[in-house]
Amino acid sequence: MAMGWYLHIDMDAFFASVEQVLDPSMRGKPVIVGGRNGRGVVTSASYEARKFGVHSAMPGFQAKKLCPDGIFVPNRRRVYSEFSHKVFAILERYSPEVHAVSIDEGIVDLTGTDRLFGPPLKTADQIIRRIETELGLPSSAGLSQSRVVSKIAATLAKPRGLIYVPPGSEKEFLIPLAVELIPGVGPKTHKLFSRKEIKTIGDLLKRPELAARFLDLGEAQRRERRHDHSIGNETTLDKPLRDKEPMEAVLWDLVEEVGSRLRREELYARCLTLKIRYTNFQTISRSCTLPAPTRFDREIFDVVSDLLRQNIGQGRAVRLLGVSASALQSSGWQEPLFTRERRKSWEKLYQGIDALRHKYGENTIGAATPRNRSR
DNA sequence: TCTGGGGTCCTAGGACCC
DNA sequence: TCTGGGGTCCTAGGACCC
Repeated sequence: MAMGWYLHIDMDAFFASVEQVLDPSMRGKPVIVGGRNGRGVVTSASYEARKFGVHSAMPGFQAKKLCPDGIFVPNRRRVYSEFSHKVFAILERYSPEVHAVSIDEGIVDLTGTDRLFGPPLKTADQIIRRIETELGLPSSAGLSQSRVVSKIAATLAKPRGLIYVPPGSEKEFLIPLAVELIPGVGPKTHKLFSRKEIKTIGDLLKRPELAARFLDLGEAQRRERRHDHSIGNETTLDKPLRDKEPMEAVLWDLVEEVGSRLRREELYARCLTLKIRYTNFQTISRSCTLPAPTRFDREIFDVVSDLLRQNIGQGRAVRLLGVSASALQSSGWQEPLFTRERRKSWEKLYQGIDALRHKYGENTIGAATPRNRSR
């Protein structure tokens, strides 16, 4: 089996780097994106800020304490998105097979690009240079014949590095590394591993049943992403709420955001979910699958406010509300309810007929229509 | 001065169907 | 007359990622 070459590109301190590109006075300085106004967390910290111990997901006040002279800037999602597109446009010059892992990470399939661009390692080097010269953005990369290995290599290469793992040396490369480097191994799994005395990837490889689950080196049966995506908005309340009315006001805002995003993307949702986080951080979700898909604020609101009504009370204070739409599809049924319901029942009927025919033969079922049954 | 907001994927149980 | 086995859909929660 011919092995492919996978180049994993990971932008360095992406949001902070973009801010530094747009405002040269920030270059070489500790830039901290997010986490201002008291609540909220850091979403990106420049390497200058990281020297002070600031990192993403850190509460803003803590970052301020560690790095009082840091330049705190608000999140500008749209701007980062634009830069992300520019980065991917560069990647796409080198291969038709580019997979966006996230806003700042991508996999370039360099299999068979030799003839056009030369050996993969040379191409990899050229790609990160080009991102730097054309956009001013630093990035790191990992190159190998395994997606997981390339991803881990890119992480280790940071910042501004490129790690190449030659074919055949993958295990040698992985064995001494900490298990937390494996994508999908978070705090919980790490703790579980610690209890089993699994500290390095080498330790994990000695346990084939676990290794198979967390480290798919062969990638033989790589699952296709379902990509049944969802659209949602949530917000942490300025102060905890107990009463329905103020919560409904927040809910309405969220519904409007979700509704307009659905319409902008020409989508309808068949499933709606309400998310509630109480002040003790317990988080619940309540979802509802609709008889017909929708993208209309009023309909969405009616459903989620119903779910809200059923899940507040007993004086429990709520700190966060979220609304999300899933089971998305590109068209809604616009027929009136009656038609729709009747069509559904017909569909059901014919499903039954098909099944019986399959079981007992084609001619057994002619009389089984609703009309005949009702007589 | 507690812990954001956007997501994906996986699991598990129950309802329901054949 | 005590009971299988397969499948899908729905719901809820949780781990994880950036």
